[in-house]
Formats: sequence, structure tokens, C-alpha cells
Amino acid sequence: MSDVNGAADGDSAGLTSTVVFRLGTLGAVVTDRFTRAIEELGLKPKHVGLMAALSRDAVASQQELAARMGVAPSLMVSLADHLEGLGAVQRVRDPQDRRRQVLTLTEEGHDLLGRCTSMARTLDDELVAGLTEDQRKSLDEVLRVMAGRAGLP
Amino acid sequence: MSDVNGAADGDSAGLTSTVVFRLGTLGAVVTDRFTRAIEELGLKPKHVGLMAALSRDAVASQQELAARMGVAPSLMVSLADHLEGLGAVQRVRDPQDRRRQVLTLTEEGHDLLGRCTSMARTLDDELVAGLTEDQRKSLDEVLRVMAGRAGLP
DNA sequence: TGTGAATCATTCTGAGTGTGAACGATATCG
DNA sequence: CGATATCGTTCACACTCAGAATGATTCACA
Repeated sequence: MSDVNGAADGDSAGLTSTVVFRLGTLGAVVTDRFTRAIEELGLKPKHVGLMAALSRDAVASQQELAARMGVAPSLMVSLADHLEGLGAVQRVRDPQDRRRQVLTLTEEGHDLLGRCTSMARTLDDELVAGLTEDQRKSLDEVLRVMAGRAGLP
Repeated sequence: MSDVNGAADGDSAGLTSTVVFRLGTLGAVVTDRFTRAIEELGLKPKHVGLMAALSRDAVASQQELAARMGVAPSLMVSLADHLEGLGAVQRVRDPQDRRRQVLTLTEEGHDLLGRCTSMARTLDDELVAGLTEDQRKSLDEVLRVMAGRAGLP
């Protein structure tokens, strides 16, 4: 409502009114807060993402996980190293293919992931505090559709 | 999958169903696409953010802009350097305070920002393609409220 | 009016993050 | 068997960004 009389060229309200820009900046801010929240657990977002992936699929090789998360296999090594050091995941050689390291989430890993989830829910509450119940439902559905459009699982 | 503790379940669906997680991942994917789109213009997201800020406030010192964007002043130097090299911004010493470098968006800068906006709109269309008109309106409003909650301008 | 403190832009150094190439171990195919 | 591919790992490198040190300029104030 602010900028309407602008010319057809790209003025700021043009860009800042796009979903891309607003979703990107908001996502960055929210992720930043989450990053600070999980810091005390010795975790970073990618560690949490890895645990979430493991929780969903129970077991998987490092390469599969790397491909799923869109990171290099070499990075998956250090992520798994760190989580293994925390006792959150377990590395087991696949007997069928002894090149493979099969990762599984330990009890401690589930617990750790649970604490991350709890932190995320706290942030959620703060974030959607100004929304009506209808708006929250709509947000849920809209996020689902856009995630699909963006090629997310 | 029985979990002994009842306080918080560390289920994967627990974390991946939070707004924080979904907004964060979706924002990352979208920003990544935008990053690739503007690559051909010789720009990165922070350059675009700087241009958008300049377009909104016409002129500003580097420190003000750095504070507004939440980056270190030293980074603002290189961002401004790059945009100046592209002819998108102009550095002028403030006559009132000759320590200050006042940045302004040139005609070419407006044009460049316009092209970024156009690219973002293209991505927007693709992203919201599966949404009804009501859902798009709701998304707009929800993003506005959450951005406010997150402390964004 | 002179002098020290504060501020601005800049440069430089260092930490953190992630990719890609090289390597050894294992598996698979001819 | 023997050649080749694949998996996990290590290493070297690039990139990004923050923070300290620097020089120029302004401000506070005696």
C-alpha cells in the first residue's frame, strides 16, 4: 500500500514485496535464532537436519544422506563424526557391503533431537503469536504447497 | 520406535513439522535459486539487499546501511566496492561530515535492481503456482505478521 | 583555540564453512 | 583372476564474514 505510484522500474518495494525476498529474509532470521538456541547443545542446523533425516528413515548410508541433504560426502563425514562424538549416532559397517557406514540414531540422539524440536516449538509459538487459528492453518497448507513446488520432500 | 520418555518425543515429524524448520529450509532453497538467477548479473544476495535498502532510503552512510543489514562495516566496504565497480552505486563524501561516504543508487543501479526484481517475480510465480487467490492473500498477510514478530522492518 | 577522545571508512588477519581431488579399502563385472 | 567403480576418509583450497589495527576527520570541552 505504500509505494503504488512508483514508475515501472525496479524500486525497492518492488523487490521487497516479492515472496522470494520476504521468505528468504524471514527464513534467514528464523534459522539464525534457531542456530543460537541449539548452540548450547553443541549442535548446528546441519547436525539437526541429519538427525531429522535419520529419525525419518531409521538407517542410511552416508552417501545417501549426503545426497538427500544436498551436501558433499566429505562434509557428511564431519557431521557424522561430531554427532558420533556426542553419542547421538552410531556408525556400523554394513555386512552386505563393508564399504558402507550405516548410520543410526541412538537413544541419546532421539533425546537430543527431541530437545531441538522443543526449542523449535518455542520459537514457533513466538513467531505465530499474532496469527489467528485460520491463518495458522492456512500457513501450514501454504508451506506444504510451496515446499512441494520447491522440490522439497 | 517406542520412546520411554513422555515429556517430549523426538520424532522426526516433530521437528520437520515446525514452522521454524519448514520456513528455514524453504527460505534456504528459494534463496539458493535466487542466488543462481542473479549470478549472471555479477551479484549476490547481499548486493541486492544493499541496493534494495538504498532504493528505499535514497541515500545513507555505509555504517547506517551496515547496521540496517546486520553486517560488519568491513563487509559493507566490499559490497559497496563491488556495486561501485558495476556502476550501480555512487560514493560521495558527505560535505557536512567528510568522514562519511554517502551511497546513492545510480540509474544503472535502479535498472539492475529492476532486473533482480523481475527475476524474483518469475520465481514467485513458479512458487505460488499451486495456491488459490485467497491463499496468496493469506500468505501475504501472514508473512507480514511474522516478519513483524521477527523484528524485520 | 588546542588537545584528546570518538567516529567513519578502509585494510588486513584469522576463524569458520563447505567443495573437490586424491587415497585406501572393498565390491563388482568381464 | 584383473580392471574398474564405489564408499568413506583425508587433505588442500576457496569463500565468506567478523574483529582488530590504521588513518582521516569530527567533536567535546577546558
